[in-house]
Amino acid sequence: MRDEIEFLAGYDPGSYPAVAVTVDVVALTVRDGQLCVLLVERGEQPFAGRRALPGGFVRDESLDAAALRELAEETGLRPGEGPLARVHLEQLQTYGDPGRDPRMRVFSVAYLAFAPSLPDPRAGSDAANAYWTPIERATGLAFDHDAIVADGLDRARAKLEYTPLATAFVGGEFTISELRAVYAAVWGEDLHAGNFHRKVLSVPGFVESTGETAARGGERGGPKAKLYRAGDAQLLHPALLRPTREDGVR
Amino acid sequence: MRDEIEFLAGYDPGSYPAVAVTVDVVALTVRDGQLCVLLVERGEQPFAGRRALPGGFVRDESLDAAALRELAEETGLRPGEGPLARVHLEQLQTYGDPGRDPRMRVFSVAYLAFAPSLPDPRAGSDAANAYWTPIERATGLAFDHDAIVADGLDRARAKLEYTPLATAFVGGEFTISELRAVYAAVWGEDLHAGNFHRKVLSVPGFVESTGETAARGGERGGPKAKLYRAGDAQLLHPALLRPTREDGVR
DNA sequence: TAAATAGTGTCTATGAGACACTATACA
DNA sequence: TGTATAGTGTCTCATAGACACTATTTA
Repeated sequence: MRDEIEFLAGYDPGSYPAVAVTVDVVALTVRDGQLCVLLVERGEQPFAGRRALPGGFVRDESLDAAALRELAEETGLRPGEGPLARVHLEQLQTYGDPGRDPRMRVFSVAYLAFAPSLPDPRAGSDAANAYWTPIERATGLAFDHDAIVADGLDRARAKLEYTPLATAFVGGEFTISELRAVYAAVWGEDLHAGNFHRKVLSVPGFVESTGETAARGGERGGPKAKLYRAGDAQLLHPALLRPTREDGVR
Repeated sequence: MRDEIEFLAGYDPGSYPAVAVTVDVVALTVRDGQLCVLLVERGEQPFAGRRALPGGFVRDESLDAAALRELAEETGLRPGEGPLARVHLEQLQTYGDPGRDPRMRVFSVAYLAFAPSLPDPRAGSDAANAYWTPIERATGLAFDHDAIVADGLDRARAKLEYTPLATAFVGGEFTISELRAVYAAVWGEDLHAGNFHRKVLSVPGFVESTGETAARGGERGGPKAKLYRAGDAQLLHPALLRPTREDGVR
């Protein structure tokens, strides 16, 4: 902050170019085996009619609080309650290139959210123009939001490897198969059922048994699966590494 | 950006509380086997006389460019040339809690830099109040900079595991021992020389041989080591995992 | 000559992944 | 009754780490 001298001496609210700070949220969920992202339709210029990430200006609140507030507004749910109580929110990155917003200098602090399958926001009134979109169809977004979604997807894929955050995509109780479906949806590739099962149970603190069993078996047959809930691990050790990433990534 | 309607309708430069965006850089280097961070001494209130991270207001430039500019100014070096040509810069996180700066709302985009051992900035004129400090003595900093340094250290430690960025701390040509010294300094623990040696050479693209041999052996004896330069890998596979982290980190 | 270091050899324990197999439940 | 799934057993290969050892260089 070595520019403070000049800053304090010459400060005048009108003399500096106005800057704004927003949060934009890359909210991910898995619906019907597909990884989906929450998008809103823009009504105003610029980019009117285009889809964009939900977001808005930061008020007198922390950045984390602003992200949670925006997510709650766009899903029509109440922060900290019900489905949103299990949401994982983390800061992704800040985007601030000059010209990324044609009106003025806007810095956007992007957040990444992992949510269990939420009710469709169309049902709500305030969030009527928000909806879940399969991530591969989330292209052509307003501003630089295509790049933000891509960065969020990269982060999400990596985080599933070494953290237990896949459990944030499922309900409070889940089967190993449901957890495997999350990995398959986020990574975009199937995993070997038997090896995945053994692996998940072998990682200390990843999941813990509830002692219960699912009420029904699989939709097309198969035994009733045991139920688990998230364990107390913050990191997976050893990690679940993605199978088909190119070695070395040159 | 759903608040744009109200934003555009009611916008008046003076009517909104002023916000500012700065970059602060956690610049790390290894000097004499110690991990050091670049700090500056503040001359102005608030926190006058306290140490802080180098940083300043973002101008009409990208965030990355602002971080590189600040780093160049505080080290007295020219961006993109000489020692700074090998610096690795990446965005760390953005800090924006209300009240983190007592004067106004300031959002700070923190950056993390890995630099080879640089000349002491005291020598320069413009950067006379900047100096490298062993990271364990970098406490009691201004603002929330203690927390930023801690977050940067966590990130740096993790990045050495799965990226070849340790090579950003050494010169263009280096021995395996020098690379091991970087790991030891950043992780704060010694590594087994023989196993480290074999491991580094076994990871595809981590380092490549120059064919040359160091001019001298070790300071206290030992054969002349072969020289290597950074390879073309972007990720280490398999990764070099830290030995003594607690399993699971509950 | 003593001590420290570069680099290699070898052994063991662990984990990833392939494959096979059973038991169970749904249509 | 056929088929899909839950969960387990087993084998192989790659890797981490412990330990030992030789060769080389400096003080």
